[in-house]
Amino acid sequence: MDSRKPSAPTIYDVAELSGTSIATVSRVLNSPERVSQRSRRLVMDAIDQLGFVPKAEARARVLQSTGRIGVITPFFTSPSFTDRMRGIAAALSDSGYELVIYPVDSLARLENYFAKLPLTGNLDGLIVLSLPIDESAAARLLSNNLETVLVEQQYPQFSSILVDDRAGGRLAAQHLVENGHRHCAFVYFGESPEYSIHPERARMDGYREALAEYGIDLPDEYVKYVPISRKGIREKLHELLALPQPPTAIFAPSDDLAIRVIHHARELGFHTPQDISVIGFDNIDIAEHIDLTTISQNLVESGQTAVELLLSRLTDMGRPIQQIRFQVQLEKRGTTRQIKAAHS
Amino acid sequence: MDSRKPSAPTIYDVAELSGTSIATVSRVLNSPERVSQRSRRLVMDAIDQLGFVPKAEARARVLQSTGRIGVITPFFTSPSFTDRMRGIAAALSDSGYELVIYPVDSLARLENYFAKLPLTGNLDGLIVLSLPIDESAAARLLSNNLETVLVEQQYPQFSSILVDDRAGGRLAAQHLVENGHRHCAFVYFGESPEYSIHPERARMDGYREALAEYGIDLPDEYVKYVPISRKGIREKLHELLALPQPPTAIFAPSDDLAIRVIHHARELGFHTPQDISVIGFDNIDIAEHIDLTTISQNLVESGQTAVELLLSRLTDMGRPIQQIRFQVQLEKRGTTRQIKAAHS
DNA sequence: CACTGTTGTGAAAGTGCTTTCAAGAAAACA
DNA sequence: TGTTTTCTTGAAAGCACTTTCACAACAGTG
Repeated sequence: MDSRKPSAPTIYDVAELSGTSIATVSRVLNSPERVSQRSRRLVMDAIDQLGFVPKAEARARVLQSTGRIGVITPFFTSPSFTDRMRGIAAALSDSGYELVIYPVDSLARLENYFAKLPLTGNLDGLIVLSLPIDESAAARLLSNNLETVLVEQQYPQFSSILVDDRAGGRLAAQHLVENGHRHCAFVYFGESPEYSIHPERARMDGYREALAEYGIDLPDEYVKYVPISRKGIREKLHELLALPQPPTAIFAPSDDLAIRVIHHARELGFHTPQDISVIGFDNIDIAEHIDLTTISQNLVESGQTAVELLLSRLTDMGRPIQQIRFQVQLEKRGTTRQIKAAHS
Repeated sequence: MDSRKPSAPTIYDVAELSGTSIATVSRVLNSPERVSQRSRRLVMDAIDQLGFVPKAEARARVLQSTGRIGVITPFFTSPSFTDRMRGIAAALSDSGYELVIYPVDSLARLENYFAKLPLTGNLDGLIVLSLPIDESAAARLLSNNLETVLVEQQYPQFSSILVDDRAGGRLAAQHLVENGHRHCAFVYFGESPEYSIHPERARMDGYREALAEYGIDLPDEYVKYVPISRKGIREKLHELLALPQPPTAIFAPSDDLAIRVIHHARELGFHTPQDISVIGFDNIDIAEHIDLTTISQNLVESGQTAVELLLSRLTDMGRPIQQIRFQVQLEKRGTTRQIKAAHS
């Protein structure tokens, strides 16, 4: 009889081969202590012989749990998402949960996810990374009991991980001023998509606020938005550096941008840190390797924490929801330097 | 009666409300043309009213298809994986398939995935990124009909995307030599994990080969492996640059590494490209922004192609498997420059 | 007006597993 | 040895759908 079943063995095959029932097989798999030594051995042998593995789908339906958690994230566009994702993946690795990614590249896509995901029931939990959630989405998540953790976003009924963007902006300003800078600019990506969250706003506010406390103004001509494309940034930087009184330092609210600023400034003849100091935000992986001074927001850890928050609620529904605010800290490295204060 | 069902509505609820049977509801969803105008309207109204969405799990089991494709990838450690992932995510976005990620951080994890994934049946297809696949894994994938595409790896019965690493190494060498360099070094990460694939080997071979064709030797002291950690790289670079005849150019088989090399060389007093030319490999996203000369391996496109290969086989099992070899090309940018040939 | 050909439909089987239930076997007790 | 308690175990009932099958209803022919 060499008519092998082409498809994977089922619990029925195991039951038959072991001479027991499917109930016993299921028990061996899920609560072995409730099965006699003998049956257990019989079943295990059959399982090994057949190479049986329970089908996840079938299991999921009965158990009302899929063993899968989803992450809705802006399309991998910025390295900071990757870093956060690393934290998430790491935390999930040993939990037995699978990681499903829903990349968002438009508002329509985001809304579609929010509309469908809670209902299709193939997720045990959801993490929403740096994307806005509106009332109807929240209502749907809630009414379908899809446990959710928000990152960089707050909503009353959900746990969330928040970043102290304003404090980060303040730190940047303080660092610069304490190093003698009096002419501090701010440069940001102006085209970030409508559907995503805009932390640069708060980062700038903190920056401006702290500068003000030192009696330093952040004039309009020191605030430049740059297009994501390669061309535009150069022009904007040129505008900035060609001012009668060019800034001696630039705060870019993301490392990604800071790296470009440094590069293009150099092409314009402004070397970092000799001619201009640059400080970024995020402390992405590569920042250390290129010695970029930045504000660390503990990306990896925040991803891990998001997962922990989610899992704790999943295993123990009684847990209260939490808002965790991550502190930011200055990573002083080589792209900022002390200058002698020009005046004051 | 305000006892609302707390859980999501099922097809039975829709059938009841619409006064039809579950079979009709199912048909409206899956082959609407086979249902009369009238029934369709009835059912649709009920669906809208209840906010019904079919449970994916239940559907999956009956349909023998999960709508999910998995990607086994080395833990997001190198930016090149992220870029490739972007291509994958983009290609998948409009296909209706979900993207499940299986990050690998040890050999044990990899083996575990290969052992379980084909069997749990919750994947329609699999993409294996830059990870080695052994015979037993291949056999299991094959016998369980899990359609698989390999990237940076080859195996007779699977489609695969290959990168011409050797040609890339050759290109790097040619570019350097044509710009007058006669003293060309090679620096690589020495600690890359056992479980992953090592394309730097082929990149070096191509490099050496092309150099040889110009009559240039790649002596042992010009080949340095550097540890991933920050400290070590500096030492190794120092060894290299302190040689009686230091190299005038360095080929680093990944952009990630090239960036570090540039940074640390600068700290050692060697500026790029004035004092030393550096060429990377991969053409990761950020390479353009920091003006890194590199060998492009079309990461994003290769990810897309992998998905296309997979989907085409999924929709039409008759399609033959394919090995697609991606061409590499030189991206000439600012970290390499022409020097006057010292001799010859 | 009887007869075949379409459509539209519900009943029911199947999907692979978990879990409840009740009964039979074994162990523990009197 | 008779009775109670504790283990084990298989039968069967879900879980939420898709799909086959066969029957009804209707239109279209001769």
